[in-house]
Amino acid sequence: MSRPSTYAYPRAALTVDCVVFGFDEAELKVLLIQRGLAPFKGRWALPGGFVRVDETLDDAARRELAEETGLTNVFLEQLYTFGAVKRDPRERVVSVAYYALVKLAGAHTRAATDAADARWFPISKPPRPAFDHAGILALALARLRGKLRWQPIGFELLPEKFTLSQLQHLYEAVLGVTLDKRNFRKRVLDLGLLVPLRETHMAGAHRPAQLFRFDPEKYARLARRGFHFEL
Amino acid sequence: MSRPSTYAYPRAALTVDCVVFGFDEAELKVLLIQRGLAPFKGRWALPGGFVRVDETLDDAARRELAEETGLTNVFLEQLYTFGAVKRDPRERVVSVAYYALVKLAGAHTRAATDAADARWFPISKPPRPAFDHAGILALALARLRGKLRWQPIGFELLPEKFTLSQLQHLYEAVLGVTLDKRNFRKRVLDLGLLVPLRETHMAGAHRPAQLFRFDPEKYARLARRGFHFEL
DNA sequence: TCAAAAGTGTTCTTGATACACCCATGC
DNA sequence: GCATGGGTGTATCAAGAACACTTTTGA
Repeated sequence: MSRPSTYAYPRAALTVDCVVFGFDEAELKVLLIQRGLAPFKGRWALPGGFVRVDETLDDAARRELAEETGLTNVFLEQLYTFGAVKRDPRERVVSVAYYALVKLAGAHTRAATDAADARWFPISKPPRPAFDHAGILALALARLRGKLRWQPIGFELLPEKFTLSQLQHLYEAVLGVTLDKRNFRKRVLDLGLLVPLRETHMAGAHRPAQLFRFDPEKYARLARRGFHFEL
Repeated sequence: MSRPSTYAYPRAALTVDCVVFGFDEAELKVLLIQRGLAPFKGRWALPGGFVRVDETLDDAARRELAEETGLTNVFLEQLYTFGAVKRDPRERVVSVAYYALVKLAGAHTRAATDAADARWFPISKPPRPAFDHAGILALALARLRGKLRWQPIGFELLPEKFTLSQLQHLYEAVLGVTLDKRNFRKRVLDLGLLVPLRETHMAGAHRPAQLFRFDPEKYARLARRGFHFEL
């Protein structure tokens, strides 16, 4: 802000990159796209691209996500901005990283524009990605793990209607722990943020499970009054 | 990352801005500089400036901090990147915001370069700042409050040697609460991260207080083994 | 001797943990 | 009728909260 007349200086290019997480009832996954162009042609990378001069960073992230993967209406939050000088071999590129959470059930992704392919990888063994994207991925995972227990973001990875077991498996998979069923259910329900539905989830040869939905309005109201979520 | 040959597109300018916090034994303060040039000439703003094409974002933040306030060797952490299209009236400027914590006792700041003045303001009533800096300041304060209890960053705001009362007052001032002396001291000491010194702090007509220092190496060792700080 | 901050333990309350059996369904 | 996951309550333990008086110093 202090050198208002230095516009002739060379400028860094500005990009956004998105770490897209999904959960398939068993494990956490990341969406990567295969690069169709050099550098790192053929390697897997985070979806992302250049920020246009007339769009916000959030807009750029959503646009690139839609263009490269077909995903829209997802939870999206800024993560960190990466500015190492040589992180892109071509020239100076500063990248604002985002992470996204998508409801994997029924989210059909597609490869688009200059991506050769788009694919979900288990978070436990992703391919070695292009650029510094391994570091971005690691940071996003740490952020997700750190936030999951204090913010109601896990619901963004589940379908609208879900069972308590699904929710528990999500927490177990993301945090890498095993949880006691009774204690987990008690804590979750005591929050008062899950609405039991009239429907049940029939799946396989066993007792059908009660379905719930998360009540975001109630959470917003409580949060405004100083309530803080914890699981 | 996906449109590697679009370098002819117009580019946003990239800046860093720093929210510098200090604690003067009574209240939390922010360091602002008075702008010497348009736009917002004469208004108070966060120290910061343009990122050079051959320096990292962290380097740029430290450089601008040194140039504009004379501060070096401070705790500095990236906060958030602000990219609203019209946040600077001149042209598109994306700013990577940082927050810094300085040991105010004995930190002598100076106004420098194109800043007309640099001054500490109480966090409770800062002047209305230039650009979108009020929003940046608010976010930095929220981050500081959010992190103080879970990360040992409060010590960055105190002198090397401090008393438990000073530490308690810091927590009370930043978090806006009052704490029980005995419980606070018990919790702090039970962490095992404070080293009692042989010296005491003589100040005024009362019993002298034991001085402590924080042991960052011990914290680092414990943190690596999964220990997590909480106060 | 007074004022002002430093220092110190115990009780009570609350929330977290551990734990085992019956239920409803499909095959 | 058996295999599979769904659903439920209590007793124990540990951590956090509340609380009041003595000590040391300078003036």
